[in-house]
Amino acid sequence: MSEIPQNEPNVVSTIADKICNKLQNAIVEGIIPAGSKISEPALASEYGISRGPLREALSRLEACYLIERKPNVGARVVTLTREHLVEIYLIRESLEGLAARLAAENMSDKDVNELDALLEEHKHQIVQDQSYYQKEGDMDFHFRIVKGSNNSYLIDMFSNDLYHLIRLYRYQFGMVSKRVPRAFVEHGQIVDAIRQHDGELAQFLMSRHISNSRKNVEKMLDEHLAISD
Amino acid sequence: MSEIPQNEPNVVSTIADKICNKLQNAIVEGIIPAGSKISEPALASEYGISRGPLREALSRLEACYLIERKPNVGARVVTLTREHLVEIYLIRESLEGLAARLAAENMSDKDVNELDALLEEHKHQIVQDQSYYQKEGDMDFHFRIVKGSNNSYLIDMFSNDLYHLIRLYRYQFGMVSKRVPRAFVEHGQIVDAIRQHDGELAQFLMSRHISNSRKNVEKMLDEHLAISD
DNA sequence: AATAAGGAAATTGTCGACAATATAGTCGTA
DNA sequence: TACGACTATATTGTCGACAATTTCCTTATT
Repeated sequence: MSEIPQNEPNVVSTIADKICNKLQNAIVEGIIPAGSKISEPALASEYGISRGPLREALSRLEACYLIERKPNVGARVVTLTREHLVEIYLIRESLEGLAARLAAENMSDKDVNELDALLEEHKHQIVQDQSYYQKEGDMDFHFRIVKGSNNSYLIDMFSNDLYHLIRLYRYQFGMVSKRVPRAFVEHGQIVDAIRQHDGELAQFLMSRHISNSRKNVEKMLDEHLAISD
Repeated sequence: MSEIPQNEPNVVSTIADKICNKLQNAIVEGIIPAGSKISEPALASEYGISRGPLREALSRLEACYLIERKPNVGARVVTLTREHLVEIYLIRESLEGLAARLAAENMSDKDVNELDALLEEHKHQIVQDQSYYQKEGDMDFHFRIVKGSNNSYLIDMFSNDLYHLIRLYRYQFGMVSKRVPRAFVEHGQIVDAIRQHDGELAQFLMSRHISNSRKNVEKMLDEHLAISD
């Protein structure tokens, strides 16, 4: 339990593990397009492996909502919809709100200082490259809070399920917004609440932070859809 | 997505599916004891199947937190701890709170009436057999609310992950409490809030309902541990 | 020309065997 | 006797082949 999502290619022993990571990235980046059928023989030969470990990997991709499988028919990459994105945001509001509350109750001063250092780092990066912050930086922050909750199931659900879904939608709907400075401020507020061990406030702020983000995305999607019509 | 947990043995085509269901029940009921090592050859021959579909099933059991696997070492049934049980309850408070809110916003009058009918059913069953209500009946109610949320990820997480964990702990820690009548009243309050489409109230009541349940279980575990010392 | 039935091709599900790794046991030495 | 290295055994990971099912194409009939 409590796997850390491997940004830098971590030491993973088994072929199924490695292929699973590769496929996760391939799906997130759209190399394997959303909605497309997955052919086991084709994929296996493409990666130079047998169907055994590939199927093991597919099984995990299904568990983290990146593909859907039907018995005797096969696997398809999930399709991205506005509705599903909203659903994910709602779950994040709930789950990460809880995470923030628990983090406020559990995190040591040392942990909080590390969080602070991360924010300081982000502050500089924002000036240079907003897009970085919007992608990896934001993720780092949220993941740090979730880890701070010390709830193994929460950590697991976030890093195994939600993490990849968030990346998938960020990557493919990839819209850069003007919310970055505002989001950064909100991050600061959340850290303050955690430092004061004010669980209720941390929960409220985190929930609202993600809710704001959701509303922003919903608005942008509306506009975007309006344009393409 | 959105699998319904199969109480009555549903039509499942593939061997891996069937074996997965059997193993889920075997683990929940303790036929395969908590913490025990799982030998693939032994299990495969016991169920008269090959290791292929068995491994597929194990992969899913890992995804729903019933076993833990280490590469090149093997799988063990998870061990049940007070800490993990509390963690699960905290997540339920959060997630099912959200579910109740969404159910209040989304459920049609017809759905609410069906919920009511379920409660009416439960009212009679309580008189006859409290233990039934505590196990399956309670589960029915909570699952109905989650379905009412209309959030596919929520439905999926509940019926694939949390469902089995809840059953596991209920079965193995299996303690009958005096909370049944109180829990029934709380269920009624939640349905009322949903009927009035009062999302905030439904969320609050559901969260508190599960929180009460958690506190009750914590207390009972303390007493139980005190006895065995 | 459109639809249905039948068969051919391809894909998924399952199996048994082999390779790689970990575990258990044995022997030797301090 | 206790500890460590080495060997043997057992278990997990991977592979290729076969069986079962679906999908696609061809053909025949109305």
